[in-house]
Amino acid sequence: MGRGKIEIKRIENSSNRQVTYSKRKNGILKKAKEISVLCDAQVSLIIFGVSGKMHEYISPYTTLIDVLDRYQRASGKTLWDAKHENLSNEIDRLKKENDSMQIELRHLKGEDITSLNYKELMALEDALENGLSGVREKKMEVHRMFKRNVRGSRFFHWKDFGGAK
Amino acid sequence: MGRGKIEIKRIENSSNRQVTYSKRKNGILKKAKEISVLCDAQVSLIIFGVSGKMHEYISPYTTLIDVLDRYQRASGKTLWDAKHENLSNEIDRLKKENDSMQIELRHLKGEDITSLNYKELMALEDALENGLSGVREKKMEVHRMFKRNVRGSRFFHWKDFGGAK
DNA sequence: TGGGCTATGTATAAAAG
DNA sequence: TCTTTTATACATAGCCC
Repeated sequence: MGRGKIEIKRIENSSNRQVTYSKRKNGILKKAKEISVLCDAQVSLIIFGVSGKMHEYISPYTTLIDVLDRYQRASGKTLWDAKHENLSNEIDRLKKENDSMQIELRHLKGEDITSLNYKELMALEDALENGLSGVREKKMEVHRMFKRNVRGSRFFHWKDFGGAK
Repeated sequence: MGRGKIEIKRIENSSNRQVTYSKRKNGILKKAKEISVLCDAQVSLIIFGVSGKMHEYISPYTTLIDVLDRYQRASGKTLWDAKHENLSNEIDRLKKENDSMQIELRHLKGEDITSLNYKELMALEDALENGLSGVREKKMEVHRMFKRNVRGSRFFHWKDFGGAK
């Protein structure tokens, strides 16, 4: 429609795409309102543009939840349970990740190392020595900076040293 | 449109309403497809007619659940019940816990310590020294055990030393 | 209920501001 | 980039089958 016919495939020019999106979004929202008023239809329309901004229309006197409940009954698909399962899986994954980090942290702090064998202890020792040398190096660097920058210099800030003032 | 303009209010004649519903339903479904193809939009359209029959359109490469997830994030409204909200909260909590452990682990390994101040570096050094002394003590203990228990003793197992055999 | 058929109103692509 | 304009394509109300 309009000045020229276009074929229905992705609009490559992104500013054209944006303009078309904006216009058609308004158009389809209007159509959604019209059909629900004219024909007593229950409509739920949710649109995300490429920018991520959302637009929605839900028929009057109803809610998205109502529509989704009907959707589940009409389609036989379960939205809640599927969602529930996804969340549970995510939680399991996070908990496992958490546990292993927890253990690693404890080991690095010298806790709960009774069950470790000699090889593992050596690897742990290496990791700690590495960390320690990194930290000491950084400490010395900060210390050198402290000495170079007397208090009052505009490059000196107590907060860099953890001081209160 | 068509042979005469109509105003946007409920069509009282039920057979006209039904015909108009059927036509406009097809129209809006087509529009939904078009905008998602033309503009890369993510669209979810669910329609119930008076008869109760459902029609839907979801953009390709996505699912209603994905759209609803985005809807919740974008609108701040929660669709799933309290149970799901609890699960979501749990996920948030675990993610935060995860993040802070991640950071702590990195620090203990001497990574990402540029932003730490002197006080924090000292605390880190202490923690590392503690861990190291714990690990070394344990190592020596294992070593003493190794010397006491010659190979072949029924109390000796190579696995305790990380050996392959 | 569903599919043609137009005449007509709308939506909108492209251009212009 | 956004709005406005305009010519054109599209959607559809009313009608018939």
